[in-house]
Amino acid sequence: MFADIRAQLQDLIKESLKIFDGITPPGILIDVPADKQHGEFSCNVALQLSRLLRKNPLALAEQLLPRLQELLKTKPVGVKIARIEVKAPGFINFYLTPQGFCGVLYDIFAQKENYGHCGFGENKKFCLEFVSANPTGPLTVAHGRQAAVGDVLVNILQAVGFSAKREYYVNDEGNQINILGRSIQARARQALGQEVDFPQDAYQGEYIRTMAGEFMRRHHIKTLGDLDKQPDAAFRQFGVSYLMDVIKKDLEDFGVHFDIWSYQSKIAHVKAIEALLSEFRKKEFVYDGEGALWFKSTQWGDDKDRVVRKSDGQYTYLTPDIVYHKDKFARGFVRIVNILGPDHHGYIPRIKAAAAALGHSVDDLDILIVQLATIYRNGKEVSMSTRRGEFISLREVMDEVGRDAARFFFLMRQASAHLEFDLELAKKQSPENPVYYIQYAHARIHSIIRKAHEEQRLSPKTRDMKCLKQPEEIDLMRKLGLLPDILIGCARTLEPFSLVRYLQEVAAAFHKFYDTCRVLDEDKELSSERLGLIGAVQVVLANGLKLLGVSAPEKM
RNA sequence: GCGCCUGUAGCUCAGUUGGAUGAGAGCAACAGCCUUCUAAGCUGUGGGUCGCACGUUCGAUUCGUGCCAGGCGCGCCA
Repeated sequence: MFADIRAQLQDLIKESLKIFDGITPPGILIDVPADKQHGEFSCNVALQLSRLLRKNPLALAEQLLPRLQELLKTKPVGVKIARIEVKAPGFINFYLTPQGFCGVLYDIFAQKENYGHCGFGENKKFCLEFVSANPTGPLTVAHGRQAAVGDVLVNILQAVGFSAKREYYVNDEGNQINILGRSIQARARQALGQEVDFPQDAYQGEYIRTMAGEFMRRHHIKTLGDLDKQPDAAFRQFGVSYLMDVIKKDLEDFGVHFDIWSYQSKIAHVKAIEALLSEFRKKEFVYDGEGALWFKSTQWGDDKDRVVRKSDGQYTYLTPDIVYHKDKFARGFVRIVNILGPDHHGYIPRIKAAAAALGHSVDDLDILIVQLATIYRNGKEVSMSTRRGEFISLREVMDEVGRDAARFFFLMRQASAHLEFDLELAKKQSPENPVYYIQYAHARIHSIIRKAHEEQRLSPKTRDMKCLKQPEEIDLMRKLGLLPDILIGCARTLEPFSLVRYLQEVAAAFHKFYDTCRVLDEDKELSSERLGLIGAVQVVLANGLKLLGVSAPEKM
């Protein structure tokens, strides 16, 4: 709706520029001003022109104004524009009529749960890989935040017309998994009474003991002799499968459903790796040095070249990862987004170099770094260290504050910024807690609509609205019209956070309206139009919350 | 030492392709608003050298450079 009006105004402005012999500056921008005093749409064309014509922008805008007003009368969009004003230093501002605003409501009534959705993404195939935690322990809050960001990002990308998938890459091989196997074995030996030094680099968490017990139960191991018969691989396989079950359950309870589970062992096996390396050797992307094999990542901007095969013949972490990315591209994704923790930012140049070596643009691969969340309890930071087994798991946070609050809090800041997560605040059912502010607006609306229906047999009006003129009503409609733009913005920047902010603003505008305007009024005409308005608010809140994976309760 | 990120109100943070002679919100503090649709709400008050200094221009919290402060990363680890 707003996009539609904007396009028409854009044409109008282009046409008006004929008075300057059709000089058209490159960046004509029709913006939605932050301050409503500056209208619903604002154009910077005069400021742009001033650079080209070397004239005062304000004077240029004044010159354009009469022509614009004249042209407007001949266009259909004319009835939606109340007036055009020029403001220093040269902005041309357009103000909508109440009728113009009501157009937003008609759009929402027509599109309902699809309001905000669009074809912006042209069905392009995106792959978002996130969490991808090694199966060496339960998910932490860091994974939780990455899961929330990735999940919501995919929701939004899909809403604006991308074909986006969620992918989890399971590192079921390599050093960490070997250590996991040894850790389980060592705990099993201890349980059977053997005195073994628990390895320094092993996983220290209590869950390893539980797993060792479960391993022995499943394999009917009663003695050390039984245990000795188990091959090392058995411990690893058991560990991976056990912990992947734990991880999958955590994610499911958190409301995150992956479309694709990729296993390192299936994609990046020795054969595939060697094929890639010989391909790279042919193209001279790798070379021998100091007994190892090096990838020329500096060719694409990395600080130094990287080892892909160590002098002992083992691959580094990077090597199977290149094969994995080759696999992803081969599956037809035009853009690949990997969501990682901040400890991986040094990894970005080399994996981007790999994408380039695979024949893609470095822009086809995006690495999104999601900063850590610091957990506070009673104002004190809770320390975290996976290695020592002291950490707060996603499970604990979910159990303590609930799924809605957990997801919401993880999304409350830009993904690139550190986040403070106060467990006590998230748990509180009080005004300080921002989750409830939005949900409460939704529940309030539901209650009013139900009451109107049950007690007064009053239904919302959805066309030919004439009564909505109060500033609070206009504000609300203005906000509702922004959802499509907000979602496209989130998709562009890969930041779901502005949707959270937007919903808070919509809720605020509603609460303000609620306080000044009575919906169920003596004036039935007004009442039914207001019912229509709040119905539209409910649609926007519900659509937004659905994208966030947060429930929209009807009662609170 | 090199690289990345961050410095905005007492606290937590918005301000995204440079925009509106008054830089916003929430929390905390204080003062009000329920015989009427959910007070998990609303209204008002106080609170700032946008880390510092230059530069680019009609205009800089936004861009550039240099400092200052904090966080993180720099393995033939994953």
